[in-house]
Amino acid sequence: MRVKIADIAKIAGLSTASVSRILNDRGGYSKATASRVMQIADELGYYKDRSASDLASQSNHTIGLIYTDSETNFNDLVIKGIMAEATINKLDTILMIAKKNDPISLTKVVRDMIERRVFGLLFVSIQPNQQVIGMLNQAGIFSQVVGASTENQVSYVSSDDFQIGYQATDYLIKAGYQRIGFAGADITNDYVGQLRLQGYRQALKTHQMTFNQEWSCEGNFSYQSGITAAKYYHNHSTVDAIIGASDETSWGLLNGFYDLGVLVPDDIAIMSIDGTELCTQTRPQLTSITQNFALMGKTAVDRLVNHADSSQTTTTSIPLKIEKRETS
Amino acid sequence: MRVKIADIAKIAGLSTASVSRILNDRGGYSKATASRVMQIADELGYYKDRSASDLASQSNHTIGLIYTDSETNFNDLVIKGIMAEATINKLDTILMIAKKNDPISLTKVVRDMIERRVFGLLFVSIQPNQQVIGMLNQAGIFSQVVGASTENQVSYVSSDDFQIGYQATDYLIKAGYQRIGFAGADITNDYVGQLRLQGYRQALKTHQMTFNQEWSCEGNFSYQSGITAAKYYHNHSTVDAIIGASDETSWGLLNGFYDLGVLVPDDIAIMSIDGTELCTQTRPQLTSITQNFALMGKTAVDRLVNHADSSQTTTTSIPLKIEKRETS
DNA sequence: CTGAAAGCGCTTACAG
DNA sequence: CTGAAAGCGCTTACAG
Repeated sequence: MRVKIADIAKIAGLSTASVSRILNDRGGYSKATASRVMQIADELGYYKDRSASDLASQSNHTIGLIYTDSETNFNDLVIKGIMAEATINKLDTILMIAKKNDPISLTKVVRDMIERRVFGLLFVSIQPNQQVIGMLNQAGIFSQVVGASTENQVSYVSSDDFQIGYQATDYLIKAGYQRIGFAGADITNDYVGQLRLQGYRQALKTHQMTFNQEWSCEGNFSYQSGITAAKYYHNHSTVDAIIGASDETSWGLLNGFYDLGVLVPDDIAIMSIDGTELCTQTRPQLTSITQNFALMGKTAVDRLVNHADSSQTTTTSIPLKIEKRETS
Repeated sequence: MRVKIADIAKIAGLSTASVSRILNDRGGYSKATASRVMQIADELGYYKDRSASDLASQSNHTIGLIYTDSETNFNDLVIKGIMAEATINKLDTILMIAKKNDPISLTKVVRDMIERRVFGLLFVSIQPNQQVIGMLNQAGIFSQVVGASTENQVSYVSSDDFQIGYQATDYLIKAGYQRIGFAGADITNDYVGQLRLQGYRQALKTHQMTFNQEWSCEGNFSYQSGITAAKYYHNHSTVDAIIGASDETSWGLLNGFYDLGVLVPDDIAIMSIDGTELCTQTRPQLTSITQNFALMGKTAVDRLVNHADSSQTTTTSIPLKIEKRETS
């Protein structure tokens, strides 16, 4: 039998109520009995039963985190930011993984989180669909997307994805490049990809350049998309610089060009989107427009803790910066 | 108010007992009432309260997974393997992260898992210390280390780490290399590093080679360890091949040598340990001794499900294979 | 096929 | 400073 409060109470000659108060530091008891109780709990190897205590207190201090085994690698940074801030706020975190592009898996995971009555829910690099958003609203659980803009009716904290496209392009143009490719983003299905493309095209327009359809090469933000795009540009296009949709994609571009004997940045420049550590681990190192993922995580938790009205949906933009390295 | 079983029962004109049975598919009721109840539950947006049901049924079907923001990147594969097999066994999974080399953080996380009364606990790329093992035994929670050998009193499923060192070395010797380095492993603190070093030295001995202290360059399995090691070998040693302690380390070696103008594999060969996708993403691609991480995850879950006696500690070795690519 | 009742291990007004 | 008692939302023998 696992030891429970009643066991401690019996030994200490107290009521379970008192033991509970002491164990939870609720105050209103003598130091002496408190330390005696603590010691007994220790000797017996007592561990609170969370199910029982959550149920009795009708409260929950854990925040749920859903992410996906995605093609990009920034998850870790966001998650670290979230966990650090959660700890500060005395919240626990449980993570669950939903399979990419698998609504059934997502629904299952969200249902699980609802059943656990989490205090709040964070989606990292995965977009909740309308069904899931409906479930969450009905269950009264405040949720947020972190690390990506979204067009759905959920709060989110992310970079300004339009600005990412715009600033990356603007930077390359000002550096003297004339024909700028945009590679590896999912434009047909992904809102983030669409926003970045819009930013990219707007920057072109601002600088009196006309967009050429051949400059764009779609993908899914993956390393493989970069490999594929490198071949594409080698055969079909004449860009002198390319914006990679993610660090992974840019890495793929780099290796793809290497395999084809194309020199970066001499033959062609690359500008990466994300700016994770990966950018310093490639040769040459990737110039990037860098997102502050840790801050996104922190901000998301803060909003969760302070959200006054869960029915309001909020959006927050986290600042960007450009880091020049060796590929442009 | 969240909707509960009582609400459904009232509307359906049934007892909560019956509703519970229907919702949990326990049998013993008419199809007709069942579907009526299901529909009501649906309309009301009912979600089971896990705390209540776990408490009442004195059971738990979730397995806990503790991992760490580590230097190596195979976690994902192990975790995927675990989750796939967990799903098959109708188990849920919750993940939590413990900070690397931070016993306080580990204790906190393990305590949390115990409080949640998980069905079993898996440690991925993190070693539980004696204190934590004691806690778990006391709480009666069966736990396992997956992905690493351990000298502590816990069950584990991993590759045979001695064999990893042995086979990697043996392979290089048979390929004609004479002076073989061993780089990036943590030998002073890490049991896995020690085992692999032993295997390496044994292979040397078997082939009548005498180990030279200068051939070994310690690290912590990280990318940075590889960078550092490359400089070390460049200055102090004359090896013609190096075993990298992890894919990350081997990548660091590759880039470190690149920065120094040393050619791989012409000047020096590299053999990586792990064999994750990273090996195909470097230029040149990394030859590796490859671990089957997904199988480790699967096996760990199976052992959890079938463990007859939680007081017995078991160890399981997962097969290895060598994959020749371009660095040796 | 269905219900009344006890119980899971805790917490929390309330009363003293 | 402490206890008796009710209750959190479920599940499960037991009886019918």
